[in-house]
Amino acid sequence: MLKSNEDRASGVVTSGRWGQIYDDLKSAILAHNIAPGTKLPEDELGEVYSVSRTLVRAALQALAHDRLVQLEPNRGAFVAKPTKREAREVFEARAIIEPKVAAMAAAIAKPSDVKVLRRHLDEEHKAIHDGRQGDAVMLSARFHEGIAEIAGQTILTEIITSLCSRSALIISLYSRRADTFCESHAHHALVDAIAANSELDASELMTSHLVDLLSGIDVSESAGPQRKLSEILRGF
Amino acid sequence: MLKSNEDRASGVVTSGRWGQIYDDLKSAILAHNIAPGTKLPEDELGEVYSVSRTLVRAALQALAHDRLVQLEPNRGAFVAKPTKREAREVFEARAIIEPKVAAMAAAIAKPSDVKVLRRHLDEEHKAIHDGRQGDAVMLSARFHEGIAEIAGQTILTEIITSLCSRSALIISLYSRRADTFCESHAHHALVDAIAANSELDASELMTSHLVDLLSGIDVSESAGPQRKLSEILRGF
DNA sequence: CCGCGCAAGATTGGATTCATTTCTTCGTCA
DNA sequence: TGACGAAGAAATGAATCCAATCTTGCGCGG
Repeated sequence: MLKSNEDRASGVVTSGRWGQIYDDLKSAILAHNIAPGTKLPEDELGEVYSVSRTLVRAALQALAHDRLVQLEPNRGAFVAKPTKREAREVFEARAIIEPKVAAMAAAIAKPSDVKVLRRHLDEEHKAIHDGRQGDAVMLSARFHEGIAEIAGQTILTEIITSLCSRSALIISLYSRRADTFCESHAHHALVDAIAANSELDASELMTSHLVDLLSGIDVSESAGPQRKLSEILRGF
Repeated sequence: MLKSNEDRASGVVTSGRWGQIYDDLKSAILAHNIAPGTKLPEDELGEVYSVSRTLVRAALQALAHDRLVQLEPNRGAFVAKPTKREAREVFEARAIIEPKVAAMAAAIAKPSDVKVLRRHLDEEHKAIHDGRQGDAVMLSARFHEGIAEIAGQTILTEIITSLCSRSALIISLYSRRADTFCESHAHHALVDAIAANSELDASELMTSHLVDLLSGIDVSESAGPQRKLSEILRGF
């Protein structure tokens, strides 16, 4: 299992030791080891990690803030099930933000930065080759984060990290193609553009890459999963 | 005091009744009623709101995730003091995101949407006229949120809301001009562009508006406030 | 007089306990 | 037989309690 690096990126997890539970749950969710909609009972998690519900609740609250779990009052925590609208909006947001960030990164990327990216790419390729889809999704996300880091934008990095996390959930829910994450040649082209310091290419490649990702998602507006049954069955 | 509308925007505060504490503290921080760096002791807040520290801790954790308070292990919670780098990055992020969102809003704005914006503007103007600076800052933020809402982008709205919150903190720390928030004519021009459905104007006006805001902030890299005293005084 | 060390107080971190709500199951009645 | 309802079980919401850490102030020694 890949270790999460969220604590480094977010900086929020500074206090207490619920950060471990947070990271662990997050990894499990992003790697698709826990299906969306799954209930996350506090007792059970406390048992698993040998801690009281207090820490579990803290971790769940943090995950809820990341929109990776949904807290329902008096009912508990569930792995989030993004609606199709949310799915579309996540990628629209990324399409607005990431091309600009990629351009910034391309503008100031040093050879050492490019090296780091290529190392990411290798790991990603290996994960795909080994059939570890969960790791592949997470590494893909980390690749996008890496670009934002090169751009020197910690805040935008956090935003992109969050959007990538939600993207992982979305892919696990709505992916049509099994290879939604296998488009590593797009990543390769991006690295080349960044290495060549060509802002325009980086921007456009990122845009088309995101469009391509979205095209692998079924976002047709078929009777949102969020509609209550009582609403749907009103006509009977 | 203006009532916060964060619960509506975020949707995270669905469970428990710590949302009230969260909203209240957030309003106080954004309205500059609590200075950055102020310690927020759990006991004291629990006393104020007549709840146990449990709920206070939950609220503080949520605020920490918003980067409005900083949690230091075994030391407690403090109102966040954004560094100048953070300040710059917040506005750089806004400069990347908001012009595009403004263009989207302009593309699809209906007259009713424009009406809502103008009502916002009136309130903002009144607050400025009455000298209620805190309310003015919050209303200014809500104006920006309103544009994102018109664009129909809930996720980008959340992101912008968060960035505006942090901007409020930044302004209270680094504002040079007392009128950093008084540039309501910029908001007026933006509304006009949106009303005219001219995407380009909206985008450019938003960009220049943000540049103007940033110009009112002192972001010179003078010995960052984050440098440890031991580091600064090493030479003695 | 100043600096160092130690102890008491205060504050946070986390677990436990109690209260409230919801879910499940079983029984009754139509 | 199926539906309604109540009682018990289980899970969450919140307060309280205990442990660990930090801060503060006093005393001691240099």
